Amino acid sequence: MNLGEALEKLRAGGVRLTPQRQEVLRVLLDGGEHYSAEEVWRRVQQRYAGVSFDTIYRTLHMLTRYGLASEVDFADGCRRFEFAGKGHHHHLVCLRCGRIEELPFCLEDCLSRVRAEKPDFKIAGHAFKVYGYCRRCQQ
Amino acid sequence: MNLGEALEKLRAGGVRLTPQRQEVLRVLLDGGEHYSAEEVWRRVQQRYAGVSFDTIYRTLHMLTRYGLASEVDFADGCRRFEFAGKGHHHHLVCLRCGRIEELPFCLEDCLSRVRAEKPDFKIAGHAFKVYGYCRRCQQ
DNA sequence: ACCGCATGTTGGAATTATTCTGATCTGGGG
DNA sequence: CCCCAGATCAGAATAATTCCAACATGCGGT
Repeated sequence: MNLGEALEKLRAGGVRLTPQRQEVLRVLLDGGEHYSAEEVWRRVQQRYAGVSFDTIYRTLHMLTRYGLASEVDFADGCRRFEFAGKGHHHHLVCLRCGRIEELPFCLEDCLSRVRAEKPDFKIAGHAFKVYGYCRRCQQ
Repeated sequence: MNLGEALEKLRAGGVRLTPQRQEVLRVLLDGGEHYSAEEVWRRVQQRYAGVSFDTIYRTLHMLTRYGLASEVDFADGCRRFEFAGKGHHHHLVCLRCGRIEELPFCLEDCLSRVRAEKPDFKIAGHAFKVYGYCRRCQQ
């Protein structure tokens, strides 16, 4: 998904396309990383100096509701967000430097076992995280 | 693992067995749930009224370092802890009522694929969470 | 059984992430 | 171009977690 498609999705939802919101989207798209709300704020401020922290928070949550951003939790003290248009994937987290790599595939087969053993639970989503040490931190 | 074995492990590590610490361990063991620091605090206070919040935090982290507790993150605004002696497992999280069920098995086979595709990453641990709706919340 | 002291505990205050509030502003439909 | 529901803003409130410095105590050694 690209910026234009994302904006279209918001327009279709009847959401106002303010410059602040467009800039938040652009930051997530261009950055390609897992930014905290504060990191997004700093980047948006480079173009719109007066933007408030609260606006960033509300925008990030709004984008999450519309499926354009997703919240990823790396237990490092703050929530992080990524653009959701890259498709479903999982994460490798380095316990030393904190760097995050992406696992470009999903472990679908794992879920079928869950479905078989817990038929009463209606699965809506899942997260898989692998902790360890990246090559650079192994010595 | 039981309380005695856990205490032995701490003694072996040269850690003082204060009544507060023992009570934190007992709460985690008896409760069998996923308590937040505050919930642990309330329970410990029933026996040791003067115990401070900070002591609970430090104790929980110390227990985590010794492998007796583990920190589980359910993105509900606070960290939760469980006794680590029940063996490795994963979680089903209900998005409506917040109830947590345990998946009593591990998806070991998933990790072998990760090893194959990311041989440079030294795996130390992993977490698998499935979000959805428990039977009671499906209508 | 007792001492000494390294380690643990405490209350209160500081820090950090997140959310709320009420006044003010504005995107975009008509 | 006007209007107003919905968005933004600054600043304050809330909540989780951590820091601090004075005081207390578990426990190894006597």
